[in-house]
Amino acid sequence: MTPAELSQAVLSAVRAVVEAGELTVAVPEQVTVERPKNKDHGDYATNVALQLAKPAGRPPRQVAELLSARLQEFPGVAKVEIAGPGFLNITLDAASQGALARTVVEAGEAYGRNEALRGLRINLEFVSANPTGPIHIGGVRWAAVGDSLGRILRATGAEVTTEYYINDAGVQISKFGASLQAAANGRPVPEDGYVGAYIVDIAKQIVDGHPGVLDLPEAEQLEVFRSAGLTLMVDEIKRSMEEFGVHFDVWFSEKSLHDSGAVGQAIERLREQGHVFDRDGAIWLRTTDFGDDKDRVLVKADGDTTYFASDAAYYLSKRDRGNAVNVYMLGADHHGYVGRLKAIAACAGDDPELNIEVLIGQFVKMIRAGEEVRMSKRAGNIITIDDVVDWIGVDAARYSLARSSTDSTLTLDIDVLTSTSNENHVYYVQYAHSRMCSVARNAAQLGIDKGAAEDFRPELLDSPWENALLGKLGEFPQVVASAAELREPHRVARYLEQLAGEYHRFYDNCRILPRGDEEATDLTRARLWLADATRTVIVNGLGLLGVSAPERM
RNA sequence: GCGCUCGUAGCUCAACGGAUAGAGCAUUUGACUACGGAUCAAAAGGUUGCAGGUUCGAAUCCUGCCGAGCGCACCA
Repeated sequence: MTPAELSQAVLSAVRAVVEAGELTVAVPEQVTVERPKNKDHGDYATNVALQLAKPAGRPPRQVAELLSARLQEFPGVAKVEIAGPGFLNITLDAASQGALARTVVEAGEAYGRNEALRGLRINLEFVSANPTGPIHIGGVRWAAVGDSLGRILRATGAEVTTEYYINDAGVQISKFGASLQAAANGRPVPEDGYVGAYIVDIAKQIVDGHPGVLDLPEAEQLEVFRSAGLTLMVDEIKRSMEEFGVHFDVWFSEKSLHDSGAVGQAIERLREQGHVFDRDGAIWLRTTDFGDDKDRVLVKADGDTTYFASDAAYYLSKRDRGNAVNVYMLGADHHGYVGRLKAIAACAGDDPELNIEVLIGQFVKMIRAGEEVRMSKRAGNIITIDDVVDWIGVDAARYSLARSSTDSTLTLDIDVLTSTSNENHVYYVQYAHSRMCSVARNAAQLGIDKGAAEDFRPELLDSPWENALLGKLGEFPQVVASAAELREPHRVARYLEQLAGEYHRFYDNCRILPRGDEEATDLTRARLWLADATRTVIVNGLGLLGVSAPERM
């Protein structure tokens, strides 16, 4: 029996009690059942009696009594106990619990997927770092988290578009081009320009690819360096992302918004909505109507449009392309944008609470040799995505960045992640998978097969370790669903660590394959079903994180 | 000054208002003549920054302090 099925059983018990007139209360939409932390509290627990007590005007334990009587009658339910203030602690019989292994194996890669967000079109924009240099560590965090979130939302039925916004229109790109030009000519980098080995490299590539460029007039030279540099840098970022296992469906050019006239049209559309006004020779959007702390300029007095105007046009583009939910993943240094982004949606006549979601990622600190590795573009010692991958590999990098909530600042110790293995939690999970593959190889060599589904004897999986592992397997769909709903991929990683732990303990206490000249038994086969089910969930879960599940390590 | 985010074991981090706040690392002690020891078992480690409040129940929600990070442009 899966937790979802048990939840339905509890719900029907509530319904039965109400229909019998034993309780006067509105039947809830759904009830939660969860694995209690304490094993003495049964296989599953529900707090539904506590929640119904107040509306029903009855003591919680009395409500629990009524529900308990009904629940006892359900097939597969072995025992129901009332505990504490009114929790219902439910114990399943071993066969009912063990059947989960077959459910999981038969569902295969579909296990954990659901349709909760079917039909919802979600746009995920993340990283979007200026193409004036390599992706640094803050962007890498979003690459790992954002890509994983995309996978999780897709597994929940949503239609997801992942998107990278290229800031290719502003003065930063001009400075970038000027820096390249200076480097190519052996001149000092202009004031607040870009420095670093990568600038020299790119400048050289441009000179090699454009013979005679240095003979052109200054202005023409600059244009070559600007546009060729942009192309090279964006290609470089794309390559880094793909190597990191992160694919963007759309690379959206800010410049294209200007070239197509979309920025001007956006301003007109906002004006029609009545939130645009002129003051001091500039054109403004009255974002204070919707909670922003000050109004924002769309067109400056000198006629240039602002970055904010591009933001507005970009948001409208996302909406025009059919995205109902638009998720922005920003670094903590951009949290001040939340108000104005939401105000854009409101000014456009949308619902800012529904159509825009902003996730803020706190900073990532990296430590090596006990000291923080400071990133500074000026000093040229930035930590880039390629550095991180070189040091610890894609799997460890993605996993370490995705296993924590983006709400918390993260400190990664390079020495720990490179040298020891035990603080690389990803290995703990991957090792569990490798062990299962090893068992499967050994079984094949011995000519042992888990057998047909109808011969599977789930009731044999009755030890505490098997019970714990089965219970954990049952939680997976709910973990995926809440990770999607809360936009928190780290829940999947934490779950996998718990699952791997249950597997390791099961492996230690429950011999799967026969030893020596023993014969394979029904128990052997039942445990192979369980191991296969676990492997399925680990593969599916790691897949949601974009992390590999190696068969050997 | 105003605003946003965050204060949890020595360290790095978990915990959708639920029962005795959990993992890993580090420390101490055990387990391979058995499927991979990158494992397992056990000990020790906490006034969840502080003080109030809300309720059957608070690390979680509210208020006020304290501390940390980051923002408050006709910059991008």
